[in-house]
Amino acid sequence: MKKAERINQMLRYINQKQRFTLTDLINKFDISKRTALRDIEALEEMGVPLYAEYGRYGGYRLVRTMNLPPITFTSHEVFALYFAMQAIKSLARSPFQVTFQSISEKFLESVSPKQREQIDNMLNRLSFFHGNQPHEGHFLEVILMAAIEQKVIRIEYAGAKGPTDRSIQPIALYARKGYWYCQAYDVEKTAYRVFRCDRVLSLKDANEEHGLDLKEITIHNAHSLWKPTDQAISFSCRITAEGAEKFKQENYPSMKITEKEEELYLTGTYEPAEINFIVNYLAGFGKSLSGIEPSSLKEELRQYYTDLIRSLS
Amino acid sequence: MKKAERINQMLRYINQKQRFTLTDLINKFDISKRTALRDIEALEEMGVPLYAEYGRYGGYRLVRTMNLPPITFTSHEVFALYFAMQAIKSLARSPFQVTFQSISEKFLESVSPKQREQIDNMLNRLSFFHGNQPHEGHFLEVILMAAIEQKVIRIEYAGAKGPTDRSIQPIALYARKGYWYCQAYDVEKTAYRVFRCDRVLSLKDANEEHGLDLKEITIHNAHSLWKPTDQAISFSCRITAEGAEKFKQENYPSMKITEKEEELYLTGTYEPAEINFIVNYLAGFGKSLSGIEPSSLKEELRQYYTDLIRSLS
DNA sequence: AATAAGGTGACAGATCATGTCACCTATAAG
DNA sequence: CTTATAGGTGACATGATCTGTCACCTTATT
Repeated sequence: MKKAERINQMLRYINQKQRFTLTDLINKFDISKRTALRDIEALEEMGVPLYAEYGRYGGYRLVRTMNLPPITFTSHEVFALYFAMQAIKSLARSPFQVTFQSISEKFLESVSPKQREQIDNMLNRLSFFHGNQPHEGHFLEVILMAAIEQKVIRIEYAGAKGPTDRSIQPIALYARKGYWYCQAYDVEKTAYRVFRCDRVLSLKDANEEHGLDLKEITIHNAHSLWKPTDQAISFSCRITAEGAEKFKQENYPSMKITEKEEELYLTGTYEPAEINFIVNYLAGFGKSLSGIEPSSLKEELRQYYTDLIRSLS
Repeated sequence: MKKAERINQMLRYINQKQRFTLTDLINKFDISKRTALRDIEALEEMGVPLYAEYGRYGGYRLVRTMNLPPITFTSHEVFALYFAMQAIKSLARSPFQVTFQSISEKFLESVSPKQREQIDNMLNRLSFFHGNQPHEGHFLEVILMAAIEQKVIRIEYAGAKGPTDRSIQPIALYARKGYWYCQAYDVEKTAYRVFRCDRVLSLKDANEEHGLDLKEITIHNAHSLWKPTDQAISFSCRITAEGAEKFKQENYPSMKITEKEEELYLTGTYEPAEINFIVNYLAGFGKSLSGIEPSSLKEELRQYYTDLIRSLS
């Protein structure tokens, strides 16, 4: 095998192993010790940050910050990646904001002027979001890392009743309607909560506190942690197919759609304090809902509509 | 300069030029003709698809499908790209669906097992969309190319009143609420229209027809093409700050928010046929609206609310 | 002290890369 | 039909680079 190709494979090998010895290389690539050493020298000259450990049980370690082995793309693939980046970028302050800038430059460097023009053109003709998404989320990257590493963090949060200090263990982050939300376990309230990231005023590590084991809890099932309080009120109503469609687009863990005797039902619970929110939300379904229970909720809705009629004149 | 490095630079050079001659290489890299030829041989062995043209004014051409010069990333960057891809992927049938699969494999190949685990973990904890976005868009890639190249296409479209055949010139594509939409110029109606891509039943090139020059029209200003018909009815109402916020999240080119004397106003037009749609849309703003004009619209809204109240019991 | 890991220097032989030169093929312009 | 310009081949000598071997050194663990 020629040297160039061998070095290339070595790059991949090293990156995958993170830790290796000379004998590993000697066996893997069928070369002499001297050549293995010379190859390592070559890699280091190329900028691969290797650290050697002497003595028994020694070996080489790859330092974390390294560049991965080069990847080749077709122009079609660069198109797709570039678009994906732009789509994410447009949501202000994605957790990766800074990074995309440098990737963008790398892509544009390697692309021919004509292709570059096509890319520009595509960005003018393709969008993920119809309008602008102006809201910033703070500390997104830190919160994400806390979620991945299952750490507890201490935040100052601007709630409805003024700022409060909370210890939370983030579970997942998601974007919705231009805001970033953080699903988390509230250590003090011992309950699942959702926070809006732009309302996080400050953030620090809560080193001492040990988090729960939430390995099994992911963004796909975090809602299962949601538990109504004792005061929660159950509700139920029939819903049309169009209503169910709308529900899919905007829904909350406290509600679900079920089918019974060929009819669709929207059921769930709400906290007494949330009455205004729920009435507003249900009103959004308009004529898609019927047979609303309990009657107190129906009464609130009626009141809501009546108020609206009054405010019209 | 060593051969390996020279070949690498050549890759970039060729990709940028698309078209070059032997003498170009000889001068650029200061090598003999024989070496230049040998280098080209090496490139071709590496899979670079070069096409040679003999005779006077000949030279080499790069065939389009080629791989771009390799790009190196940090693991942080791969994280970001991987996430961007996943985010786009989750919107069923993005225009680039097939491509992402192969990119994904390339990334995972070059990443260490530990980093791979972190990536998996991240995907479980980070999402752009709260729910699933199940709706497919057909022909997205073809429509996008038509938009980029300003070509007219002929589609069969499932409209409200059954399928129709139309000639359209796509302007831009955007995703919203789980659907892909296509802004386009309708050649027969000589007007700007928006189509839902999943309702495009079939599609073919309309070669003969020449499109308008829409170079200046992009996704950012396409709505300027929107013109109300003669029957359109103007409306106007006051809107609260919260209402304006909601408007930003879901709006239509036929409406806009203006400020007058420290008050916000929502103004616009609607077609008589759209009355149900507009009433539904305005009802979604609930108490954020007041002083609705014309009174016929106000009356429709009142009727809408009254019907809702009646349907409650 | 023994062992197992990385590290150096020297050298010969093998392999590879390069430039030169002579000569061939294909195409376009005049 | 000639000339100019483009790519393309084969042969060969020279020099550069790569490789394996061998002797010997340093560092850390047991």
